[in-house]
Amino acid sequence: MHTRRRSTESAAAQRRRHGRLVATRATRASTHQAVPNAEVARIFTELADVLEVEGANQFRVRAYRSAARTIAELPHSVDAIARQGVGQLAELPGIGTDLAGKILEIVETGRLRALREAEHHAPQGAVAVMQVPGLGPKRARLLCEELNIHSLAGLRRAAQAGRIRALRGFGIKTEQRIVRDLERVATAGERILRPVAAQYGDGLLEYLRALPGVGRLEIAGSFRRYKETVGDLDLLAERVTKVPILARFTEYPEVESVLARGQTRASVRLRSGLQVDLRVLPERSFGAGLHYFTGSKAHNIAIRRLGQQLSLKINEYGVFRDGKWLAGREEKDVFDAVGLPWIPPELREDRGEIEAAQAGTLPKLVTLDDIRGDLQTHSTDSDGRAPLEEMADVAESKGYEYLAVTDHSPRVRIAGGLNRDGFRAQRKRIDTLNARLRTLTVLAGAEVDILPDGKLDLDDGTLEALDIVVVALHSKLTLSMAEQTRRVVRALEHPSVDVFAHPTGRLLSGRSGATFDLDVVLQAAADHGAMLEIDAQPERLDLDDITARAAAERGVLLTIDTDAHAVPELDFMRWGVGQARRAWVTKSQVANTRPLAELRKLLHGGRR
DNA sequence: GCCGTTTTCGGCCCGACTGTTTTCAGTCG
Repeated sequence: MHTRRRSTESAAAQRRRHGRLVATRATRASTHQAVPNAEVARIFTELADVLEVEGANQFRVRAYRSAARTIAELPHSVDAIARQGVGQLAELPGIGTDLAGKILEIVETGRLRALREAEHHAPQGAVAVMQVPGLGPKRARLLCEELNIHSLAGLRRAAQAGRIRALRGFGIKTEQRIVRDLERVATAGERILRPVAAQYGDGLLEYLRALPGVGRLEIAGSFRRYKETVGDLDLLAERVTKVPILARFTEYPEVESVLARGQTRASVRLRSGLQVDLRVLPERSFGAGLHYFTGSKAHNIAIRRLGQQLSLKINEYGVFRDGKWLAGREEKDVFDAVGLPWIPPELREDRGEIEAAQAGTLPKLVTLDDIRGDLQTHSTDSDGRAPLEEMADVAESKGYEYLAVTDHSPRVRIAGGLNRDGFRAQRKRIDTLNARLRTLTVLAGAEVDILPDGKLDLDDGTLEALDIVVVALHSKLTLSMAEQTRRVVRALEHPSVDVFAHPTGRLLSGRSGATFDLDVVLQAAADHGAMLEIDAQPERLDLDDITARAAAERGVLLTIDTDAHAVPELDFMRWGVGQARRAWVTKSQVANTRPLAELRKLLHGGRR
C-alpha cells in the first residue's frame, strides 16, 4: 500500500508525478494565467518538508501534506475557486482559514512567504538529505548541523571519510548504508506501470504457492487498488504452522538484496529494482491485514476514525474493543464492524467512498465481463501488426459482439495512415469479413487526427460513410490552454465525431499531454453527443481516474478501448476497466457495455 | 493547522523493524 516514503517525497518528485495530471484539469479565465493545482500542492509539500526538518509540530506538518493531497486530486482549478473567495477554499476538507489565505497568496503572487521564511531558518540541504532511505527529519538535521553537510554530495563525502559514525545515534552500519543508498536516490520514487508489476507479482506468487501447505496469499497495496503505477508490491500471507513462508520469500531467486527480515515481515529488492514486502499474519487477522495493507493510507485513517467513534481499535490484526479481539478473518468483517458494506479496493482513496458507503450509494462498478466490444483497434492497414481479419477472429473468440477497426488518417504519416480511397477499400474487406463472421460484427472506423485548427483529417463524405469516428490529438500537444480548448471543442462539434480518444495524449513514461479547459470540453462533449475514451494502453490510461470521474458525473458517456496494435494487446481491456473502476464508473456509463443495436444508436449514423 | 453527536480546546491512526543502546528513538509503511 505504502508506495513511497511520503515524508521524504521531494516536492520535485511530486511535481513530476502530479504536474501533468492536474494541468489538464485546470480551468481558468481566459487572460489570467492560472496557477496549476500541482504547483500549489508542491509548495505545501515543500513547506511540510522544511517544517519537518525544523522540528515543527507533526500535526501541523501533516496538515500541509493533507492539504497538498486534497489540492492535487481536486478535479477543479484551485485557482478558480480561490478567485471566488477564501470562503469557498475553506469548504475543502482539511483547509481552514489559514491555509485558504496561503492558497490565495500563491494564486495571486505565485509564491508563499511562509515557505521562503521557513527555508531561511532550516538547515540548508536537510530536505535533500531526507531523500536517502533511513534518513528522516531528525537525522537529516543532525547531519547538516553537526557535520556541516549541505547537499547529497557533502553527505557522500562525510560518509566516505567515516565522519558519520561518530555522531550520536549513528554507527558504522548506518554510515555504510548511506553510501550504498545514495546510489539509489537518483532513481528512487520511480514507479513502474501496474501491468509490468503484475508480471513480477505473478511470478513471485507462483513461486510462493509452490510451497506445500501455504495458506491465503494476496498482493495488496496500490496494486490491488489498480493504480496506474505502483512503487512497490505488498504481499500478505496467512501464517501456517511450520510453513516457512518468510524464508522461502527471501530465498526467491530474483531477490537481489534482503532489506529487512523480522518475525512477521520481510522486505526485499528484486533484480528489477522493484521492492517487495511480505507480511505474515495469523489466520484470524488475514482479512484485517488485507484491508490494512490495501490502503490507501487516507482510507485507512478514515476507517479507523469511524472505529474510534465506536470505541473500536482497528489495526492489521483485527477489530478490538477494550483489547479484546472481535473480528478480522475476512475483509468484510472490518467494514461490518464500522457499519459499512464492503468497499471495492479501487475506490479506497478517501475520495468520498466512505460517505457513499454510509449513504448506501456506492456505485456498482463496471466489470470486465460487462464489456461487449472494443471501439479502438488498429490493423496492418496502418500501424497495427496484425491484419484486421485476424484481429476480428480473436475478438470473436473472446466473446465480443463488435470490434471497431480504427486505422489512422493520412496526417499521421508515421503510422501509415489511410486516405479516403484506403478507407473505402477497407470497408469492402470488412463487409466481406462480416459476411463470414458468426457472432462478431466489425465496425468500419477511423482514428482521425484533429488538425491544429480543430478541423478533421478526412473529408466529410468519408467520415459519414464510416460506422464509427474516433478523433484524437497527435501533434501540437503544447498549445496554450485557450488554443487547445478551442481546437478540441471545434472537433467535438463535428456531427460525425463519436469518440474522443486518449484525450490528453499523455504518456506515463513522461510526456505530459495536452492542457485544455476540462469543463468546457466536457460541456461540448455532452452537447454534441461525443463520448470520451479511457484508453487502456498501460502507457496511456488516458483519461486518468479523476478526470474520467468528472466526465461521468457530467453525464458524458465513456468508452473503454484497448487501442490494440497487435493481437495480445486486445487483453489490455482489463487495465482500462481498472482505471474506470477507480473513476467510480458504472456499466451504464460505458458505451461499449451495450449491445450492438443500442451502441449504433449512440454513433453518428444513429444520432441523426 | 484542522476540527467538532464528548465541540473552541485538546485531540489528531497504529505497529514493525533497525540500529544503537541497554530501554528506545527514528524511520517507515
